[in-house]
Amino acid sequence: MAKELTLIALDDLQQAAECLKVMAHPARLRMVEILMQGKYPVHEIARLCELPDAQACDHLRLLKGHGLLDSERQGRVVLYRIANPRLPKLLRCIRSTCEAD
Amino acid sequence: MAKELTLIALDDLQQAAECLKVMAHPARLRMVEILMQGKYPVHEIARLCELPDAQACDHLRLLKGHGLLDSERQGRVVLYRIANPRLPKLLRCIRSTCEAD
DNA sequence: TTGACATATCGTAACCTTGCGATATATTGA
DNA sequence: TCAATATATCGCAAGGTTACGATATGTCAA
Repeated sequence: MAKELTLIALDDLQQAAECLKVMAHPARLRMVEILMQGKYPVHEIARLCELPDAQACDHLRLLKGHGLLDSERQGRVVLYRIANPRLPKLLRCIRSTCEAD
Repeated sequence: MAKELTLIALDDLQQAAECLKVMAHPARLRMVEILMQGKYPVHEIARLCELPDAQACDHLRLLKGHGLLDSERQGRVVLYRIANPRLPKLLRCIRSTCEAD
């Protein structure tokens, strides 16, 4: 059983694992879910996630830092939105996989 | 902007996050990738992942413990296989999402 | 300019994960 | 039974992640 397989490059796997680690938090999944419905300001996201604003900020920063979200200031508020268009599909895929555990 | 959204139950999000955390490791992604091609014994998986057998064992145990993999002993070796049929699709989805970062 | 609101950043302690080495268990054939 | 092979389990130290509270920065309207 020494046949060799064609495997994904380790770099790609590391990148994928990094991306998953960023998603692997209930609050952050919730944020992605919320932002699938449109742009929202931090305090609104925090409220929907039932988190203190500062914590929501931290999570949003992490997601943005990995290119999953983006943000734009509009006056006093900062609106976050999904930056990677494939994210919604991934979230749906995650749901259908994990629910069937 | 106080309209309410229909959100996924927190329990489901926690379960999904847990599942993602388990997948969020390059070696474990590699293992899923390998097992998408069939059943393999621990030492072979370890070799393909370039890991010591004991570490491969640990990772496999984690994946199995979360219902993602399953195993059967055949004589001296233990063959691991994918237990959740949706896993391959998830891995492909992850790849296409994360590559486009 | 000041106060109020919105967001961002940071330090810290508690907790979790990882890699590693040591050891234990299981199976087979000599 | 004994040695060899295969797998599993465990303890530990190092490093990473989290929630939390404190504080800083940015924006606007009075």
